[in-house]
Amino acid sequence: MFLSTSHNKIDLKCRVSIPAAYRFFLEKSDEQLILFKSLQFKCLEGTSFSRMQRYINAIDELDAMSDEAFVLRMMMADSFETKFDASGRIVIPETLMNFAELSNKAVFMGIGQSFYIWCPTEYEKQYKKSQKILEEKGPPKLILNKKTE
Amino acid sequence: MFLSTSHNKIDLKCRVSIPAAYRFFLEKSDEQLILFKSLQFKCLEGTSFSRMQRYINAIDELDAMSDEAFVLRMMMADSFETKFDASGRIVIPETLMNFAELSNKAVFMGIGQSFYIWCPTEYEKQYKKSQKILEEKGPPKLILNKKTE
DNA sequence: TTGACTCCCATAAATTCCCATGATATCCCT
DNA sequence: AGGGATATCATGGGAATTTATGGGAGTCAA
Repeated sequence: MFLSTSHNKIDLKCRVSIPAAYRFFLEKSDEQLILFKSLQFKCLEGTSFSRMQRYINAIDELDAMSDEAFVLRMMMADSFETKFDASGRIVIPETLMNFAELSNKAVFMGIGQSFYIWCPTEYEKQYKKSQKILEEKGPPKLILNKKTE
Repeated sequence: MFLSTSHNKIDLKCRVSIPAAYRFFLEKSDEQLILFKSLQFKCLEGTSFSRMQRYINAIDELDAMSDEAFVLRMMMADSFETKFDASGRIVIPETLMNFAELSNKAVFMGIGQSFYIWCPTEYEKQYKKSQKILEEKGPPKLILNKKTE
């Protein structure tokens, strides 16, 4: 699982250390790391290769001309297979740096099956937003034992 | 898998470098690269030989006299088996250059099981279109229902 | 012999690999 | 529990390799 948050530095070669805990999770399950543009936020998302594979397979099952297939194909085009160097860093591709407006700091935010990479200001913004929603609406009702149809 | 996007140059001999990541994927699985005219867009599509084989088999499943079978057979006729030179380039056949209106730049766009080759202007157009769909309709339901099996 | 295509070599830029360091956390022994 | 030794993590920088690309020599066919 990808959990917890950490603030790491991006150097001039666009390298960042992947938090050790995330790395262990990937290495243990012998998975490649895929980075892509989030479809919902101005941030990057990281996940395992096999999880990404599910979306790839889904493309074949959709009508090739549908809007959904269109968006999914674009998502693949904006995805990168990355691998760590000996000290656990990856290089963030330039297009992804630009998309998430990253420069020299990255906030890693684990959300279970995947994690986000934010630029610090955007992260702050989203964090505050979530706090505000929590205050106004109270904690969300969770159904933990949902049956998987 | 074919992922990520890259902009490569086409030289006077119609040679282009296949992005290294694509090459590795093909070499690792010991596959030939097949190039053909996209049935949906004004671009070329590249895929592995074994995936092309699946298209061929699909034809047999169709009514041999149907329009669909007819179109698919035509597609086969416009398909080329290509191989890289020592530095990872292929030569794009003239008919394919013309079809996709390629001249001196090619945009490689990985979409999972295959990849597209666009001329830059057409690529821009398609990319913007996908952004627009995403804005208007939001992410595909598939993405939102992240089942955590 | 001319044109088209393939193979081979050259190179600049980008990328990856490798080693070094400081900071922090962990262990271990008394 | 103290405190030093040891591992681990995040980070920096330079060397070595790879990638993308250009150009030329050799080859084959008409």
